Amino acid sequence: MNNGRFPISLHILTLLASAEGELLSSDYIAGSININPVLVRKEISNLRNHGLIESKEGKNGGATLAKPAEKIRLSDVYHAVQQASLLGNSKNKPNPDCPVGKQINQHLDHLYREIEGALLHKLEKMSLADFLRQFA
Amino acid sequence: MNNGRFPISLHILTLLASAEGELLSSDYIAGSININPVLVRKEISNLRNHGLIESKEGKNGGATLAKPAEKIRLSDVYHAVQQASLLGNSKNKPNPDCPVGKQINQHLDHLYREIEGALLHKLEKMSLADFLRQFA
DNA sequence: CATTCTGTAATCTACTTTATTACAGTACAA
DNA sequence: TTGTACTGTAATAAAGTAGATTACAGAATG
Repeated sequence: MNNGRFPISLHILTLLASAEGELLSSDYIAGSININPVLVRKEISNLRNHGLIESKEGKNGGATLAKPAEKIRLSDVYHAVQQASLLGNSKNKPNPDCPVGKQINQHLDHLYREIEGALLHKLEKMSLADFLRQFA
Repeated sequence: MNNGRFPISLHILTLLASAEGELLSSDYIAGSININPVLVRKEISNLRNHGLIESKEGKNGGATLAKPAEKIRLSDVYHAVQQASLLGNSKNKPNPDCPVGKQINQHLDHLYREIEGALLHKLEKMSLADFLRQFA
């Protein structure tokens, strides 16, 4: 499932937002989150692919926001990170001979989409700038 | 994290609701979900502890709903099953010397609670009977 | 051209989930 | 009253996943 990635990505973005255009190195970021720098670079790579971050290689390189923190919604972060469904993929293949088993995945999917919609609605309303503003 | 349990529990409850008071055995249920019967019995045990299911031991034993499907909300299922936070527990201990790291878990927790609230709002409005009704 | 970074792959370790095995206890029915 | 069909639960094994680590090529800078 891998949803420890949402807090990691949000932590990275929060640091970048608080650094105001400065380039931060993966080592520095990893030191704040307290995880391995390679993981940070992987997340940065992902966030870059989603257009939220820019990064620069080489000496004095690092990462910075690709756009102002006001323009980054937490739903963008969610989309960048989310792989599996919210309440759990039943990767089970239910019994197709059972009238319930045969249909349940379809109805679960529908339920998940509805719930995810509600969640996204919340996340769309909060920007990275809003999130950062909470920090004293 | 363990959130494959939500679909399993909902599957169990849906089967019981469709069986209309009949006692279903863990083997039968496991056959529909296509998982191990012991897992089913564990989930049944959990759902029973949460007052959603009753079960009877011995020959011709099995499980049945503890109350009408109209009275079981999907939020009840969620509560019975949910252990960890929705968008991922950063079990990381962020660097307390970093102004962002020091506070981020607190703000993440707040965010999670808000989001979970939105999700529960959706789930409260749907009963097990509503869910079952979707099946043709 | 040495240094300091990123980017990325490969591997290892730890953890978590699920399956399996085992068996005691309970209810029913012949 | 005894065999059978169940539940309940613990213990262990196997499979899967996340995260850490190592390694190294390549880029930018001074």
